[in-house]
Amino acid sequence: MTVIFSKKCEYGLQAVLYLAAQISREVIPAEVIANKLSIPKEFVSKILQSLTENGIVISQKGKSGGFAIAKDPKKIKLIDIVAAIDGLSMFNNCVMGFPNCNPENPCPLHDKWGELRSKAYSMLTDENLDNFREKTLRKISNL
Amino acid sequence: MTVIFSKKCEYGLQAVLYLAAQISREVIPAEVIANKLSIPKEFVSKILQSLTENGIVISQKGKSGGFAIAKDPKKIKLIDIVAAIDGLSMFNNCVMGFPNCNPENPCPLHDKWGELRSKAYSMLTDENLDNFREKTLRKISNL
DNA sequence: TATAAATCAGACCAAAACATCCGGTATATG
DNA sequence: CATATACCGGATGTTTTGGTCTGATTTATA
Ligand code: FES
Ligand code: FES
Repeated sequence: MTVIFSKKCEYGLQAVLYLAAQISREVIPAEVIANKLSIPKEFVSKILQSLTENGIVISQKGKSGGFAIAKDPKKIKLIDIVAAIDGLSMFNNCVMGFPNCNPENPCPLHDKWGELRSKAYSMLTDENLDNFREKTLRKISNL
Repeated sequence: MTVIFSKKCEYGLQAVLYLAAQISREVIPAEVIANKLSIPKEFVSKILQSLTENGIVISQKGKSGGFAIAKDPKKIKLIDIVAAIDGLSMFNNCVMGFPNCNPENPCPLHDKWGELRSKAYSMLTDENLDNFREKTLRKISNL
């Protein structure tokens, strides 16, 4: 049922978006995040743990611990999260699975797909997480 | 490693494209198709079997049997194969996995993604398999 | 008519994706 | 200092996807 990203990546995007939309930078426990987003708590916890290694989120252990965004949301883009979780191979491979996707050896969809994937790439790089605050809150609020 | 379609769907697209590119309508055994495309023989065989049920390919059993395109390639579009194998849910769901993807309840990427997915849909519907013959043969020849 | 070569159905196996659990450790707070 | 609560690492379990195998049946052709 996933569209183009793995579930791990989808949840990661949602969770980071949620953290970046907070006004305060106080840490939020995985359980709260999971409840707000209606996604599995243990799973999102693991995903956020892995994202601490990429410097996207920070964690605080112990009582009243949790996760928070690691730096100014203006400095984070969606592509950073995708790169950290799913990697960027989808932006290099043939949409029909043929090997060796490049302009010298195009499949019938190569040109059209090339345009689309570069627009998809732009979609993930043009704006930073700060630009998404309002829309994120609105989406999550009536979830 | 898959981009947007499952492996099953990727192989299905490749195989049908290959069959549609043939000049003659004589059946070709799964093994030959698999060798040409360098994909697993048993797997592509299963996939083509399932596509016979959708009227996209026909099969002939017994000695010198195999698979062939079922109707005029002008009448088949890539979307038909995608619909038969992966279904069309990717054209209705949120790119970030949020529930309830619609204009009244958009996530931060909804508008941009909406445009992209409708272009992706066009990519699969605008042209028919006859339009792809040459390019398919060229791609497969230097595989 | 015998045989070889193919699809077909369904069981089976393997790997990856998705998800949970547990025991350890850190730490805020009383 | 004790305790409750949270991350963390790693093992484990479950489900889906990817892929193979076997035996039955079909059928062109020698
Ligand atoms: S070869 Fe198919 S998209 Fe590039
Ligand atoms: S709600 Fe996210 S793409 Fe529509």
